[in-house]
Amino acid sequence: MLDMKFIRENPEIVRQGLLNKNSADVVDEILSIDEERRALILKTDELKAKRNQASAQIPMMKKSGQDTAPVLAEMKSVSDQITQLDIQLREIEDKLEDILRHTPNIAHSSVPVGKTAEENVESRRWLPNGFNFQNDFKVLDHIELGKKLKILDFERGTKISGSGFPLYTAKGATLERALINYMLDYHLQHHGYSEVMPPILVNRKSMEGTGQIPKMEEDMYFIEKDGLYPIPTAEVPITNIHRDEILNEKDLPIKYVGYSPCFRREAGSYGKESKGFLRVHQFNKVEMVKFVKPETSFDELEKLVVDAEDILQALNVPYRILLLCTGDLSFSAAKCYDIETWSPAENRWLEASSCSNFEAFQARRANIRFRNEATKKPEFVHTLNGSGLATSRLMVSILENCQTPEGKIIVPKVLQKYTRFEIID
RNA sequence: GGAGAGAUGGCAGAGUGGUUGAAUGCGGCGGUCUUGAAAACCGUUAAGGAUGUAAGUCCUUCCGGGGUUCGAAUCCCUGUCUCUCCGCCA
Repeated sequence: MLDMKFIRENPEIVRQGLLNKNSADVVDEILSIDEERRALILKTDELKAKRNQASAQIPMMKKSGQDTAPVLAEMKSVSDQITQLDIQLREIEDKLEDILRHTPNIAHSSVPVGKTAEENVESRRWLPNGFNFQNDFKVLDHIELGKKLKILDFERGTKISGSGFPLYTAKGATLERALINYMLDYHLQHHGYSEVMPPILVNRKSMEGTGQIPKMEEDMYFIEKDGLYPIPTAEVPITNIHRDEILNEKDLPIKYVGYSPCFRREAGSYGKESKGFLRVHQFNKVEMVKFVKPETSFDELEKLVVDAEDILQALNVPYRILLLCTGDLSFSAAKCYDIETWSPAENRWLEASSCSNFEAFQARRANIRFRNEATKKPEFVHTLNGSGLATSRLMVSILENCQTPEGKIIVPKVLQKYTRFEIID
C-alpha cells in the first residue's frame, strides 16, 4: 500500500509512477476522498470532545444534586449525530482503503521506464568456462531426457493430479532433493540467512499482507472449507512472520531462507509454455526474505541478487540478470531483477529467480515496523525477497546443460555429495 | 468432533458502568550514588489519526463486529483465535 501522506504531498510523482506501471491514474479520486474523509473527522472529533466533557461533568453534577436531565437529553442528540457521522466516515474510509489496496507500488527512480518485458534491460550475464551457445550434438530437451532416463514422469503426474503436477522418480527425485538441500545449506553457510520452514497453507490476511490479494486472487488456489490458501511462494508465510510486530532496530537486517512447495493456478495460460516444467501448478522453491532498514534496502537488493547468482555459478549454469522496466514490475515491487538461466533445447533464457525490493509497500499492508533508535518512533521496515532459486526452471537448465552426447546427465560437482551419484544414465 | 476456560500496554497481571489510556510488577530509557559496575533510590516509558510552521490541542484504540446507555475494558449478542480435558490421528 502506498502512504496516504506521500500521495497527498507528491500527487504528481504518484501519478507518473502509476502511468509508468501501466496502471490507472487514481490520484485525483484518492485525493478527493481523502479530503472528504478529513472534513468528516474534523466534525466528529468536535462532537466527541463535547460528549467527553459532558461525561466528566455528569457524575459531579449528580454528586452536588444538580438536575442532569437537560444535559442528558442534549447528549443523547449529540450521540445520535456521532453515530450517523461515524457511519459515513466508515464508508469513506472503506472506499479509500479499497482503492489504496488495489493501487500498485510505484517504481524506484533507478528503474528504466518501459511498457513491456521487451524493454527490460540486461544488466549482466555469466557463462561457464568453455560454454558455447551452439552444441556440436543434438541436445535433448528436459522432457525427452526425463523420459529416457526415467527421472521425470509428466504423464503419471497428470494422472494423479492433472497437468502441471510433475512426478519426479528415482534419481530425478533425489536430484531435486539434493538441489533444495544444497541451496539451503549454501545460503546458511555463506550468506548468513536463518532457516525457516513455514506453513504452506495461509489465511487471507497473510495473502493481503504481501499483496497477492486482491489483485492476483484468480491465480491462487483456495480451500473454501477452511478459508486457507496454498501458498504461491514462501514469500507469503515468511514475510508474514513479522506481521503486526515492532522489531528492534539492532536486529535488522533479518534474513530468512526457507524451502516450500509453491502452488499456482496459472489460470488462462494453458497451451502457451505449458509443456514439461516450463509452467507448472506445483513446484519447489527456496526463498530468501529480508527485513531491512529503509536506507539500506537498495543495497540489500543488490546483495540478494548476488546470493542467488552464487548458487548458479557453483552449479555452473549459464544465466543473465535482467533489470525489469516499470511496466513489467509486479504489483508490490519498487525494483526487481529477474535471473534467467539458459535452456539449450528451448534455445532461450528461462526465468529462475526474481529478486525484488518492495520498500515499505508490503510492510505498510502487513504492519511490520521497527523502532528507530534515534527517534524512538516505530517506522515501517523495507521488505525484499528473492528466489534462491526455483527448482523447476533451474532443473530444465541443469538437465539440458549437463547432458552428454549420449543423453546422460553429469551431476554438477557441488550436488554430488547430496545425491551420492555422479551420473544419471 | 464433544466439554470447559480465556483474550487488557514490550511482557506478566489487576480492574465489572462515570477523569481508567488503564493499578502493580518485570523489562526499556534518563538521572542520583559509585573509581567502574551491580544494588538501591528518583523520574520516564503505547499506537494510530485530525489540526498547527511549531509548542500544543483534540479524537480513537483494553481480540474483531453489533447492541444497551448521556457515558462501556466493565453489561448483552455475535465472530475469530488461544488454552485445558476427552475422542480420533501421521
